[in-house]
Amino acid sequence: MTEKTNLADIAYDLLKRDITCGAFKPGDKLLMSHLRERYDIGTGPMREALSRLVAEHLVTAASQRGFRVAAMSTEELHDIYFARASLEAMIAELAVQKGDDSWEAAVIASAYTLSRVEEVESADQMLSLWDSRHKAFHNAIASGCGSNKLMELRTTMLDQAERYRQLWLRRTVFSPAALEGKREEHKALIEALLSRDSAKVRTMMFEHMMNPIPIIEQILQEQGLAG
Amino acid sequence: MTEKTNLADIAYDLLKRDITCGAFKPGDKLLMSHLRERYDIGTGPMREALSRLVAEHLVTAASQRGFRVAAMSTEELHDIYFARASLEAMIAELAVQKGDDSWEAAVIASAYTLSRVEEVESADQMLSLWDSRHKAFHNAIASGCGSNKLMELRTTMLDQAERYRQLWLRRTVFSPAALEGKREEHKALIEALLSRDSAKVRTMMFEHMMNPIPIIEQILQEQGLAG
DNA sequence: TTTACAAAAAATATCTACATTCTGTAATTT
DNA sequence: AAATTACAGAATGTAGATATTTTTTGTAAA
Repeated sequence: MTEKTNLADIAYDLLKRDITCGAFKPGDKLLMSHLRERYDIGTGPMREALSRLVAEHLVTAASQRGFRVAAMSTEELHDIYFARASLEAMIAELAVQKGDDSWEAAVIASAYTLSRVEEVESADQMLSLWDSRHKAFHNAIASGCGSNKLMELRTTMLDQAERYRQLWLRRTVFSPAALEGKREEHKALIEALLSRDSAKVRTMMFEHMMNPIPIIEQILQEQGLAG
Repeated sequence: MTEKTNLADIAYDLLKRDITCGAFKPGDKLLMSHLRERYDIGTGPMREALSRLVAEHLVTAASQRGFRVAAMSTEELHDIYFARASLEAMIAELAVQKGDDSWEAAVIASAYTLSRVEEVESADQMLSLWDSRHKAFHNAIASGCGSNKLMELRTTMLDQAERYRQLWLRRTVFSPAALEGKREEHKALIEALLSRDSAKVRTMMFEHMMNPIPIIEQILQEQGLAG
């Protein structure tokens, strides 16, 4: 069965990836002629993709003045990370209250898979592998909350955090100390989770999500993106 | 200063209003030729508006097969209302913890304004006035949470709930008993809020938001929209 | 007659090319 | 130097071309 998508969807995916991965920098003008050439897609589908990204706050639009990559700032960093941590903490609490045996099993399985990220060819491969498994681990925890809509809200926040998270990722994955720190945090999380102490999981998850902020703030300043 | 908008924005607003107010029913095909005629707007801007509504789950899209008004169902009702209640409860808890004097004042002011909805010309005017003031009241409470992103998530959920909420609204506003019940709930909420008992506010707000579910579920079944 | 299938036609969605409108900049005038 | 005008670049919108889906029609087998 061939996946069926229209050009607008393709443009959306490509552009989103290019923005979160930094191919386009915050504040960059997204010139229609440039985008058309880069992706070989007409203005119609391109505008569709852009307006969707505007709704996600990854792009800003000014009528008759085109589109720009949304700026980054320490204010937004704090706002996004606080909201995301609050939401993720609440979802984790619910998951502990509602999650069944198969949920527990899935969490443990993904934690194990994450712990086994080693011996990879390139550094970049290591990065993307750890990242995807780390995401899968947190996803497994959240899945227990039993609410599709809460999971969607969670995805919304993840998308908005992604550009900031990418900055943090390199520093963490390539620092054995930082990585070991995360490992400890995850271990403690699972322990609390298996003991079904939902209030404890909530506060721990909140802290876990807030931890990266100072590091990201520093990187933002180093790169002159502090806003 | 004249507001500057493009046709896509206008189409978005019109279409969203027509969907939430029921001019288009759940499941209705949104034929491009029909939309173009109704709003006198070309396919380009129309598609932009539609894809934004798809992102908000008010419209569904099937590639090469056009757009439809998203279905309604009791499952979705429960999902949306649970997520919304959880979020609103968390935000209220934060607001109590963080809100300052001017926040308190704004809450009391909007509560007073809401209590004074009487003596209006038409029934429809009564409805829209109570609705907007009721929204303003809850908005005033939530505003204290101090997070733009959480407020945005809140708006997301409100938009998704809107079609279901409209069903509930008529039954509540035109029933003196139901209206009095809401008045009591709001009074109790404010009391807990002023006593700064954030945990209590959280549970009360959760209950307050979950209350309408049975009524809406019944209306859905009466109207054959149960899904 | 009914059903199943195939082919053609109509309706529809999608995309591109071009026309129009708007913005910002550079040149010109006061 | 400030204001005005003209122009180039860019965004937006429309009409029409293309591709896809759905409906209709026709044909043959059950």
